[in-house]
Amino acid sequence: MAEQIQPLAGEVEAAVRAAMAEVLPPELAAEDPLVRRSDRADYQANAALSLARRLGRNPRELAGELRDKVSGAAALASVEVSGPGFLNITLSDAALLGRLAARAADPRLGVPAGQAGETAVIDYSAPNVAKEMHVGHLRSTLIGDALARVLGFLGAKVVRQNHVGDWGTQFGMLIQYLFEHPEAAWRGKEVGQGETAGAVSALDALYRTARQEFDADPEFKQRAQRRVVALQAGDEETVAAWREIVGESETAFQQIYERLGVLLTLDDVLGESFYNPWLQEVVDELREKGILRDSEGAKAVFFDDQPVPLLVQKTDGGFGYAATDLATIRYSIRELKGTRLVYVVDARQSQHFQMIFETARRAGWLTEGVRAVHAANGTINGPDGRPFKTRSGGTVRLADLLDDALRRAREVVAEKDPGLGAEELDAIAHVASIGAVKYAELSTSRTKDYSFDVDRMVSFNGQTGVYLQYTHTRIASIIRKAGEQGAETARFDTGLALEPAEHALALELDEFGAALDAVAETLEPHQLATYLYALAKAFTTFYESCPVLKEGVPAGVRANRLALCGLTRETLAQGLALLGIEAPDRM
RNA sequence: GCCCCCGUAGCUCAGUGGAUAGAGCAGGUGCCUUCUAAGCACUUGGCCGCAGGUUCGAGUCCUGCCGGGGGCACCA
Repeated sequence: MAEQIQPLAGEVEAAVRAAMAEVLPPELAAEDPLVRRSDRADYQANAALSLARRLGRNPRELAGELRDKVSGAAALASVEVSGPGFLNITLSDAALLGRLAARAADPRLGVPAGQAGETAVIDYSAPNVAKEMHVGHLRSTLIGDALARVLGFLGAKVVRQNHVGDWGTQFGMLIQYLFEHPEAAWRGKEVGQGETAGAVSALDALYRTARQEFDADPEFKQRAQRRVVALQAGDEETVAAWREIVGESETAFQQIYERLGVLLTLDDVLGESFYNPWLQEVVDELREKGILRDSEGAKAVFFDDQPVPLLVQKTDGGFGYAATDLATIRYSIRELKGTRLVYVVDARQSQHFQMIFETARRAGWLTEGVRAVHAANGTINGPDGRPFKTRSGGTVRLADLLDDALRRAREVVAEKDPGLGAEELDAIAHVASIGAVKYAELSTSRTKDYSFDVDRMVSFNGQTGVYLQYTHTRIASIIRKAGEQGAETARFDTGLALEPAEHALALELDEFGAALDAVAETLEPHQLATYLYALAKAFTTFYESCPVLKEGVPAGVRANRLALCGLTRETLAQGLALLGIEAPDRM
């Protein structure tokens, strides 16, 4: 049903390949034609330059021969030799329009399901129980979510994993403190929950108080350590308290996820405690396979290229996060049948993951058919270039950032459109503020460190989420008005000659699938963010120079322009949706 | 000391080995009785950290150096 529509770039490439097969000796005919977007034409093919060199021929002459063969291709309007031997290729309007008509008729916009057959296990967000989510959690959460959406759209089976930090010695401390201070208010129903998840706030504060006592009072420290043992032994009262704390935290995380419009649900939580029952088994399996070595009383895996071993079991017999991560990767492969494991985790963990992956390979879990990738994301820095801290030395709460963005958005919306009712104003401000935060996060490269600036993040001008949303509303407005005025039905007409702005927009529309493929390949959502901005720019240029509903536009041209509007709107909305950003009809 | 990442316009960032390195912000000049001005047009601003090398061609690949960040045994 869903038609597989090849982008015209593919057809250009095929045409050049065909020409190469005719012109070149067999051993060079299969080389990459090097087709790229160009600012001098729609595409340029650069192969002649390197090939001529290898043949000892003149590049322009070879390019000329290729041009003669390529020129016959139906989709091409012109092919010219330029500069030292580039082939400048321009698509015909008819071919573009035909392609767009096919895309418009397909609910998937003609994007092939290139990831069909893959099972992608995506590990992202991973907040810590009893602590607040802060801006540092934005990257993993939003990047992971965008990857989940894109890979899913491309046909992969996606398993989201939220590896929540819900286990460890700190819980002994916290639970013991709560038992000794039953008067401390921390539950959501006790402290009241506003937009900012009050319960976790209270828990976070409590955690710090408990930590202080832990550090200051050796007797409390002992009692806390006994409490850890009780928790691990499954003591009923202790486990009940732990469950309650975890539950309160997860509710708070869920509130943030819902506010952000992130796909994660409670079903996606596979926290550290989930893997607890298998840790011993994992260690036993590694030992049986001869991968573990005793080292200073601990059980460790050693590597030639790493200065330190991976500590799988501690001297005291306890398990650290290495054991948990090994249990996780084993589970993802054996039980979830993952073919692509994506860990969207801070870059500072990269050595750790190298060791985890290598250990998993030695254990025979990670085989040829499975790709494990640490999709490392850079650290969020402050204006001073160092890891971000507030003036008081703390981190910025995620909830506060979202409140801040929402407040600013309300001001802007109220100013732009004073006539709005309170409800609509709130709705638009919400969508704009979340869009701004998400686009700011997703429009830069995942790997690099990232400089945090609230003002820039919630900016509504320039290359921002709001610009894309605004473009969408402008299109929606045209289409709405077209309906009201009883204008022509949108229809692509392959017989029309396009204005430059129309041609450029059409070319951009045809590249949507390529942008998604790039995201799937590089695991970099900013490839899509950048594409969408280019698309919106192309539309705005069209909007400025090609009237749709105004007087004097011939009916056929109007129908064709309406079709361009329609496909742009759908592509923009779909692309934004894959970044987790809503596309409103009015703002 | 070893290892990883990063140095591109005043700031924040794009830039699959291809032509004259691009955006946004900030600065300057204009454009709203005309499909939403959250916009558009024009404009100022670059030894792509430095030095070698590979290549017909290097911001992009390799080596060295300089600068910044990070990681290096029982926290995660």
